[in-house]
Amino acid sequence: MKNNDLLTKVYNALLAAFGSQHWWPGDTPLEIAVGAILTQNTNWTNVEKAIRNLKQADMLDLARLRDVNLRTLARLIKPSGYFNIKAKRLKAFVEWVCREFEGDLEAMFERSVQSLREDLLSVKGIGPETADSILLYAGGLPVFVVDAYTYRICRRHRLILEEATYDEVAEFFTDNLPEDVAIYNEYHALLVMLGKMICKRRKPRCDVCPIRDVFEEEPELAEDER
DNA sequence: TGCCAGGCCGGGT
DNA sequence: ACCCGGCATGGC
Repeated sequence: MKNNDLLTKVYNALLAAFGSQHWWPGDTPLEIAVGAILTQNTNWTNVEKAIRNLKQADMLDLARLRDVNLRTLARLIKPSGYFNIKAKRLKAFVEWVCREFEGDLEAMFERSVQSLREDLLSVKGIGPETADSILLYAGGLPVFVVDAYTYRICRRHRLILEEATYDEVAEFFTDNLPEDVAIYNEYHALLVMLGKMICKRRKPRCDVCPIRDVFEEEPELAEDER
């Protein structure tokens, strides 16, 4: 089976099993960007508490985040873990937006995706997954987000090489899917849902994996096709 | 109870 | 160019 057919079947199977995920959970681009930083290696429920604190303090605002002192910010986001380092990362991002785009997030997303991504990655604390989450979910730009679940799922099903890099995994999806923001959005969310339910290190519940059939149809072809 | 979560950085080989 | 420790909370 061709990779594009395979990825489409996986997508359809996941959508049928889990339904639309309505990502990203967040009301504004800024809230989404903040959530993307706070959720680094952290359970989303913890991030929700931190975001709730920020909202209650009326701090979900670029200028206020820029002006608030580091210790206060760290205290507000404490439930999300790594609060000292994440406070610095939030600051670095917000200061960058204020400096480069005069505090206008919408203006930021007008830039061309390529150079914008590179510049985002130069901000301390913004790695590839965080950058891409911001671009896709806050900016609505056609970027595919790769995370630890995406890696595991793709490796397990031999869709990618064991040593594939982040960009190579992302390319596998963008090369074999229509360039469609809604699909990128939903696909990543569905892979995370699949990962949460199936890919727990302890017991991979392969018996209830909704994409199992897709690969069992022609197991030998999925093997060598990169 | 210990292990894990929607990473990333910096310092050491 | 890899490899690894550090960062920290809340939930099961």
